[in-house]
Amino acid sequence: MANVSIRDVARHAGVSVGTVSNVLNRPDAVSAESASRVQAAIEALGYVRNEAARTLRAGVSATVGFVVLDGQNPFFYDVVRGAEDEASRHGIAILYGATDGDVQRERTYLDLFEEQQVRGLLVAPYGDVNRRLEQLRERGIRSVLVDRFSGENAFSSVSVDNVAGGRMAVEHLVATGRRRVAFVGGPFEMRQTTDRLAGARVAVESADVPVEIEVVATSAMSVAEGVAAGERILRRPPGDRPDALFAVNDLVALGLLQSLVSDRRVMVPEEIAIIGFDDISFAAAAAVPLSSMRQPSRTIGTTALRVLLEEAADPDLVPRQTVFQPELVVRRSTAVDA
Amino acid sequence: MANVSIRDVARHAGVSVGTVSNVLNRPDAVSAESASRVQAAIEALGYVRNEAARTLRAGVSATVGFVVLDGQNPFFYDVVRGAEDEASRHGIAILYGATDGDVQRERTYLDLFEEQQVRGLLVAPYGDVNRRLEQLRERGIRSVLVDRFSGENAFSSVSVDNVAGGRMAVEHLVATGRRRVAFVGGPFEMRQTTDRLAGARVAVESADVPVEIEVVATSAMSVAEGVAAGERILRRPPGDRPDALFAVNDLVALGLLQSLVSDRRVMVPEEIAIIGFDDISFAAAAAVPLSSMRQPSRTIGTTALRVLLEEAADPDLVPRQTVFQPELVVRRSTAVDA
DNA sequence: AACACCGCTTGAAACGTTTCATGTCGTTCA
DNA sequence: TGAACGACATGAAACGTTTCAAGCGGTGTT
Repeated sequence: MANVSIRDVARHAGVSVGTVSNVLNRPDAVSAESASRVQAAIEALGYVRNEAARTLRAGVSATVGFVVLDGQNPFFYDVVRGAEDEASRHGIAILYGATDGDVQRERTYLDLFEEQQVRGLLVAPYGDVNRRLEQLRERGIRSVLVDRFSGENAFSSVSVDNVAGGRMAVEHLVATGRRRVAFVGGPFEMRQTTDRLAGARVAVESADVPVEIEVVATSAMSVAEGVAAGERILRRPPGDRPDALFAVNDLVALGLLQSLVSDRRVMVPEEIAIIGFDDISFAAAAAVPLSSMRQPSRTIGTTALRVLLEEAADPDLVPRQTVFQPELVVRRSTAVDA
Repeated sequence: MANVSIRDVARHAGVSVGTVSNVLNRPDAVSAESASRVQAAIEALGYVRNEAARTLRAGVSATVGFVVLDGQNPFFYDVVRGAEDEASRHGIAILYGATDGDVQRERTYLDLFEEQQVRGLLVAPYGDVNRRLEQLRERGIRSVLVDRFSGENAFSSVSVDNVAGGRMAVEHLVATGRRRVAFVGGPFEMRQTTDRLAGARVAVESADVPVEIEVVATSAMSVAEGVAAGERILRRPPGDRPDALFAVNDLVALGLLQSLVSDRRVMVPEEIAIIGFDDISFAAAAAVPLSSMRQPSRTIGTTALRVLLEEAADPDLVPRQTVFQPELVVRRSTAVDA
């Protein structure tokens, strides 16, 4: 229960509090003699820095808030993990909040984090939080959007080129002989959905051969929705089914896969090929290992945090959009000869 | 950039700072008249409480640290989510740190969280952190162990009865006709592993029929290790293989499943049944839906947080161990007639 | 010899909150 | 009428840190 302050350390070392603070924060402004005495005192007393006082004085804390839309998607765990890596390199802790699409919850977290004087926010948004984020910026709290391109250049963002990803996915399907593609995903309010579909359409239109594309809409990006979509497709007569499915993300793709292969109703990839998006670790672990468009998830996290810290340090920096290219990972679910 | 303080609010409302503070913290000690004037001023100025100052004054912050061992396991996301639910009910934010088995990292987070004056710690530990946690308790920071029973009654803990879970899993396998069971898991330094195996042994010994049990050790609880273990089993001649696998958790089980069913080498469950532990959402979504021992993961999270807050509020409370019972969830991977 | 400068130390002020002893009314009761 | 009390309001003190103007020797320059 011993709460040791900088003052106690100073007394024990026979120096002033200013000197102790300098040892901690600007070691070169202090003599070696003082430094070692202070260090010894710190050891002896078990001094631990009080971040609250430091924050109060500085007006900003050593924390960053991370508001995650979809706490069920392993993709975001990797992003968070990447952010953590970079954060701990700077002695910064992460305040974590999963909203699972609950707009009220999203607001609650933003309020909470503002009170905590966070240095900035990483936001993988669901609802339209732009207004609130703008308000926060006026009050000195910067935000970086994660996994969502910020069109209006209002905020920095770190994301992947979803249009290119959609194009590459469908190009791959076409190159492996598929001619009837279905895009499975939703909701269409989400930019990820529309961008990936737009890319798919580009691939279809620029193909050398005639390719059909249809849309099978889901109301969420979840395994359950994938299963439901799969059942709907299976209800159609075999001749009327697509020969390839491009899912908006891996959760949906895994759901599709499960419904197609269960009871051996459809051979994957022989009859229907499936490709997903994100390349979460479970994609490789599926019964039929899943082809996917890999996002550099961890890098997205580290980059987002780095951008955020840079902007927090220099408020004059203009927002910048960082866009990574996705990478095609081919596995059994789209194997050409299987 | 307007940083509005309680003082500004007081001036604007024509009252003292003490009154403003009272409006915020003990509304009944203040006249309706003052209260409404203060509320109006808060609205007008856009006042946001400064948690740092509050923390400095109180000596403890409105945050709780959550140190998670295995950031790859979806099980923990649910636990975290449960903790979040309870936390936001109390206006508390969660500082999140995934260590992925890195002991150094575990230490770093504990240091960071101590500096943040967290109200307490939820710890799903890997290394032997007991000493450090004891030190923290002496300094007034309580910890609650999550997913790990604290034998020595040194700390409170919230976990599941792993022995019972192991027993129930193997009883189920025996009841569905299996006679050669392999326990697949590790490392054996982890209590989860040894407890679940111990339960499995109990089931074997108390069975009415002769049942064999063997151990296939893995070096981690990951999908990759599950795949590797599966390959090892497949290398044995068919007559020398177990007819049922009890995996230490679902990640390992999914790995086993993948290696067994890929290329149609083994029929699951006809030739070999598989059961996992945790019942993560991907268990149901596997190609052969996976039977599993369900943990009440979200409840574990909310309970752990509640226990932690109670202990933080009353330092005299003695540690208590909360143990939930796991629940058998039967799916195709152990179906009796398939 | 006078001066400027450098390296280092010092201690007070300030950050925004909560708490608490003190004060000021107005009401009730004897 | 005076005393006692209750309901609020007040403002200073304290929490632990960082910063910064000021000070102090000692060294180098002119």
